[in-house]
Amino acid sequence: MAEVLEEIALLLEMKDENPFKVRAYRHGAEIVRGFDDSIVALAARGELEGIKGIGEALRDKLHELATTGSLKFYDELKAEFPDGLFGLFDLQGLGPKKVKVLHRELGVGSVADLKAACEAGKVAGLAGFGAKTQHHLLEAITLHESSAGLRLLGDVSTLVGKLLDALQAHPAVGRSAVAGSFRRAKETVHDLDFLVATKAPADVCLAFTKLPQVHSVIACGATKASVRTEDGVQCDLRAVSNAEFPFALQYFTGSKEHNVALRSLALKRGLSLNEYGFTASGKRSATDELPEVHDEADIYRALGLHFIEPELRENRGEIEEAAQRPLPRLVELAELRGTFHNHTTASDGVHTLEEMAAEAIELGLQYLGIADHSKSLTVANGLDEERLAAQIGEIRRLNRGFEGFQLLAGSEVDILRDGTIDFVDDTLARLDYCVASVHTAFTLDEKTMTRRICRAMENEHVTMIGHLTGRLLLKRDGYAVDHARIIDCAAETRTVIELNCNPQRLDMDWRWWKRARDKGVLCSINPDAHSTGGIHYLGIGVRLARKGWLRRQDVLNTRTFAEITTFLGTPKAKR
DNA sequence: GCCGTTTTCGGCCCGACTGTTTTCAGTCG
Repeated sequence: MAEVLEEIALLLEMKDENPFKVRAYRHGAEIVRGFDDSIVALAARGELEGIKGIGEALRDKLHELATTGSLKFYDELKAEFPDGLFGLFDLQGLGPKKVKVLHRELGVGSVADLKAACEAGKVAGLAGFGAKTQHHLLEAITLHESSAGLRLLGDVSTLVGKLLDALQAHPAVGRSAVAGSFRRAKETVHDLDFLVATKAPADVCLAFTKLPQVHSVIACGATKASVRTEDGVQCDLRAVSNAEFPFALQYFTGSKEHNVALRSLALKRGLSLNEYGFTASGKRSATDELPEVHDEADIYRALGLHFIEPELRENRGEIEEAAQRPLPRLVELAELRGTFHNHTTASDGVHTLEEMAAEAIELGLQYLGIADHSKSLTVANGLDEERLAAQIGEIRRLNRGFEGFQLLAGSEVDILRDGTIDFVDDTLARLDYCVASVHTAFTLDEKTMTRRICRAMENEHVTMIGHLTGRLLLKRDGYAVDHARIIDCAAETRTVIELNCNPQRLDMDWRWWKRARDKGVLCSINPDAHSTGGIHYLGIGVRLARKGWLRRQDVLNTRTFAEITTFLGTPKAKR
């Protein structure tokens, strides 16, 4: 439904419709996208009344879409343009106005058409276009073809560190920071936004474009520069004054939706907010004193809000809540006392029990749960009952040699197609805990898959559910799961849900944690480490847990070893 | 197309960079 609204906005824009009407559709798309409840069901039942930004026209269209699966208005609009047109909007430098000209003058209706037109030199001759534009479009097409675009949050951290260090090392730079979706801990990022406070903005921008990691320069001006790195990541730099820095940091951290909401809140207080500061607007006279701002918290305070952590800035209710009361204190990495779900050489890991334990101790953890694959996952060298018994014995033996640290004997067991576990209860009972995951039959329909996982949660020995959807970000979608139903079932059965910290997974998705938390479901932040290095994924996991509004008390592995022992020793129903 | 304790009509967030232009439109974030 969000996509349809988004495409309507684009098509209306191409038809030179009232820009505010276009914005209304685009805004509607954002609202639909922001829902975690089943907005389709709401729309079908005609219960969209009272949602700000969805008026009569959008309500009717969403209702039609939800009940019939199609929308006459959209179909008729779409029929006026070629099918491949939307692909053109993915190209950097192309918006609706230029697409319209390309379509009208050259009959361009797809990326392939545009490529041919550029190569034939036809684009450069169009009014408003030129040789440079044509060249840039060809480059954008090449980039588009190599599908460079989104990156995993975990894949860009090193680059972020290096570029920040380089910026900070510039003699004219005072404060520096990374902003954007990286700072908000989005699971994937489109580009990286850097910010510096400096008295020599143009110099810093120029220096930024000369860094060794830079492959090509997209733009370089007096206050901002934009480059692409060797590995294809777009990095933007903004240079501001020290006084402007908090405003710029807030502004460029986003999200766009959060900022739009914040700015309209500012307007209600007679303040106009932009990336440089507050200015008086409306009834407030220019001589009225403006709020004093030294850091981001001052900006929120001036708007009558408690501070909002960057991870929460998605306009998903944080602003309304911050207007009422302080937001929850979010969990921090230093609060983790241990973790579950780690592999060793016994199954498909690359380090031994001893090596994994040593790394966990080095990280200051009190306990490390070992959960190698179980017998049905033969491709991963899963352990059968005999090898599992041997591993449990080995763990007990090693534990006698540790001080202030213990290994926990677990298993990542398979949830079979029918929802049963691939070990019998007697075997499971010998373990300290178990993580149950789906590794087979990914294509079951949503209802069957949900029932399968719920059945596994009903097992007394299943402590937690591993990587709920099995998704691999930017590679494959997860299997179909009814999250709301799973969360309800987890609450009823007192089953923990894992937040798998592998940068490719980050599963369960952050958008569902607040709901789980409110239903009393505990989260376990698990690295799913297949090596000692993998344990460090805990850091990214904590960031996603924060994004999901989780507090220390919502996360099982913030508990001490003694507390965990009690927890695991208590029957599930009483946990 | 949406919204409203200034308003049911008349507003709607805003600045920087580029390229193609001789003063600005288009795109992006």
